[in-house]
Amino acid sequence: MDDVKTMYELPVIAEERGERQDAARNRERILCAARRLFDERGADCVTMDQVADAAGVGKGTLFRRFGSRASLAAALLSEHERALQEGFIRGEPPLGPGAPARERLVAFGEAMLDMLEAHSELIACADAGAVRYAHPTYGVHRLHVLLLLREADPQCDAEVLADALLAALGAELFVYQRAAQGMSLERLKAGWRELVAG
Amino acid sequence: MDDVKTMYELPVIAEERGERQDAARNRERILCAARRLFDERGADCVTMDQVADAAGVGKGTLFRRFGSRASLAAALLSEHERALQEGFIRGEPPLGPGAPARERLVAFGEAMLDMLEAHSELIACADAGAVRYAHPTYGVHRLHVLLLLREADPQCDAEVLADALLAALGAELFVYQRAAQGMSLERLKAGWRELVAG
DNA sequence: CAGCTAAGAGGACCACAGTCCGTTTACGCT
DNA sequence: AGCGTAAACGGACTGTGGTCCTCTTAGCTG
Repeated sequence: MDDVKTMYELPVIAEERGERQDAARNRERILCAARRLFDERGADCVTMDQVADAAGVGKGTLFRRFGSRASLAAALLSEHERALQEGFIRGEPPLGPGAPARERLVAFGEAMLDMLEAHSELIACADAGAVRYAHPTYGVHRLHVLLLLREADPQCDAEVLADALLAALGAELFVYQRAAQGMSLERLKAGWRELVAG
Repeated sequence: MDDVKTMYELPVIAEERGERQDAARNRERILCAARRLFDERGADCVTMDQVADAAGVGKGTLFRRFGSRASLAAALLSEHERALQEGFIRGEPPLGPGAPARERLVAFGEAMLDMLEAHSELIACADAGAVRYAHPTYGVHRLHVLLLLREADPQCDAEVLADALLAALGAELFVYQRAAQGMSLERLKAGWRELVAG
């Protein structure tokens, strides 16, 4: 019987990628609690202590798992981010490969703006301040825009322009334009199209 | 004799613009100490407590005068900022009025980049996060770029484009491009020119 | 089943920005 | 000069992100 048990249970344990069960359970608890609290009260009305309490874990555990507030927010966004990357790497044109570079650039910006519309608070939280540029996500977006720019105009300084374009898609700017300036999502998309046209 | 004293001293007091002498003295002390510490150690290695101590005032006084760390940094920059504004409002072309809008836009960006080169740390501190968009300085820059864009191309959505262009001149991005990416100031200026050309 | 050990847990603790409030003081008025 | 008061002072205090260090426990080994 022990052998049977072992045979059935070992794989279950093994598939946990070397993460201990309590660790995996706590990670889930934390993500759950964080998602709920952020949804309920808005991202910047929730403290890390509250997340830890709601998840029923200590603060140390929370920070051991996620490192920082920004990383926690990034973890909550990772599904959406993965979908976006999937879309522009392997998806259908015009976002994915197959369309002309300009059009893909337009589609990329529109997809980013859609994501901002849905999760601006969380994204602002994940990208707060200079952290944005340190995050690998930024590198991926940057590389994508870079290659499209090179394709569209081999003469241009694609690196500098990529940073400039991505700056226009920053979460803090988006919130300012949407909330303080009252600009519509459609208007921002149109603005992006104008920007890419140049 | 009393009358004479009064006659000589009143004007001196009056020219203080209603600010009490101790308040004025402490403002100077704080600005001095802050400038010195920021120069010596770099802006983000200096705490507000240290500034208060070095200035020989209490923390309460420091915050009563300047409201926040960002505002203190802004106060230290106000001379340079005033000079920049003077330059593009009343100065010589191509920065000031007289030159074609595109050229003024190029000159404005280059002036901003020069200022960033000289004070990026302090500017990053003053503009940290979403604060930038709340600051009246942003409004001034935005309006300037807005009017130039309208002049250069009356068809475009100048408001959205102004925000997009200014985003490319953000301090955090500048630091990333200069330090992490190792881009030269000249290269960034050339990038700005390309951006404005479109 | 007992024991070992590294990974994990958790809460006391720290640093720092920003606030509050009781005390002091500049300065106008008489 | 003496007084009254609004302004200014200063430091104790708070809230929060993040760290440290000790105790616990999952899960391997014999």
